[in-house]
Amino acid sequence: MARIRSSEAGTAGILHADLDSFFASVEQRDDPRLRGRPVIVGGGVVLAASYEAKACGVRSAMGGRQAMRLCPEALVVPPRFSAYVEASRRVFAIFEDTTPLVEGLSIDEAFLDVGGLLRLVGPPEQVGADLRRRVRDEVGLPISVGIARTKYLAKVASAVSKPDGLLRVPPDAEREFLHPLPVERLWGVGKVTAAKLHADGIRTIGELARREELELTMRVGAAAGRHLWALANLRDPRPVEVGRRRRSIGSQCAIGRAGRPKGRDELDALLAGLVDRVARRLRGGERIGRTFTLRLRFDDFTRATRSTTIPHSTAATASWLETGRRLLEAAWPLIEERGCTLLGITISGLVDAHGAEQLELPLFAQEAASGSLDVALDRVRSRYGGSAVTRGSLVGRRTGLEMPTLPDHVPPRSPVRHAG
DNA sequence: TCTGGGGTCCTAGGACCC
DNA sequence: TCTGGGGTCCTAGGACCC
Repeated sequence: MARIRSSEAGTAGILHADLDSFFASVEQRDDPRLRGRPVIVGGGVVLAASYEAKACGVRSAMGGRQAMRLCPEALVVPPRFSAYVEASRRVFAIFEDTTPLVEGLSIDEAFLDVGGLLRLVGPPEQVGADLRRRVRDEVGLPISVGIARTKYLAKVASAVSKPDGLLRVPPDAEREFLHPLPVERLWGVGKVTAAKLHADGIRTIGELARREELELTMRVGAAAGRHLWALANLRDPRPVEVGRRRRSIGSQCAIGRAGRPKGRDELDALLAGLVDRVARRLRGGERIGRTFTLRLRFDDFTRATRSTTIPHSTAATASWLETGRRLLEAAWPLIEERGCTLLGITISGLVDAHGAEQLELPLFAQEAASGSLDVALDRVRSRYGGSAVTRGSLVGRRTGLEMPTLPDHVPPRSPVRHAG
């Protein structure tokens, strides 16, 4: 399916919807004894905390012991992922019922382009209020909504409105809303970047906005610098994108340290389990991949990855297991020396298992015959997303086909308009 | 404070090609 | 033979997000 971009509809109202403390809210919904009380989902690590637990300072990704020290009266429940997937599915059904222009970001949040609903339903605030009421009534969960002219502002607005709130940032109030906020609120500023910015005396988004873009790119890198500077200056032209596809699928498994070294057989069995799980998911989604990455975490919690790219995309368990075993074997000296506390795999470079050939190659042949390989590549990428399809896979490595029509001279990359 | 599982995107260097 | 520029692909690592 071709991706639809909201710019094609010529709209400007973006809504960000974000379920509050999602896992914990589902637990409180399903067990009345948990309502109104501090709830922690998870064990060794906090996966989610209810607002009552957050009030004590508990945060997700926090160690379980620290969380219990902060909030001794908290009730700890194990995660029930199937319940969360089901709840998410029902909430997304309400999103889709509101507008077809939905871009899911994760299990519990999405962007909706609601600018075009003005005549049908009403202004974005009305759409947001209706959405919140439906999610509350039909799924039993609190959800926060932010509305603004851009994706980023909508996302910040929903975060500021939490818990269980709705906030619209009018176009003429964007600067006064955004600029006093700390730089940590910028999408893409984590611990490392925040420290760099602080060292330069930048603490608020407004302070960052007033710096030179070039100065920022020197400090945090070209892409990040441009990105942060644009967001801080209220520039975010990214449209809501429908039908984005996953670019990689992975699985990992933490291994207790406990001082005992892991044997080769033990790790091999673990690897086989991971490969089986990921390969099943690939086949379930009718996708195939080309690059296998082995992830290792050592006793001191440092990490390493080893990856390899195979000539032909596949979703076959046996071939991926063989690839995984080769990488694990090569990494064995490292594992013996430094211990292993996590084993993970990721398969990336995903493309559609079926349909890819039928769609891509005629398209490619047609464009190549008319003289532009890059235009063909861009067409295919706009269908399948980003760089999932490479020049190499088009030329035939993946399909085993040769391209006799490949022109001698490949013209320079020409600008491509995605949206008609 | 000892740390889960699922992802995304960017950078940098080397091999290789024209 | 030497030198240069421009580009792709692959690998490894890292930051960040939920």
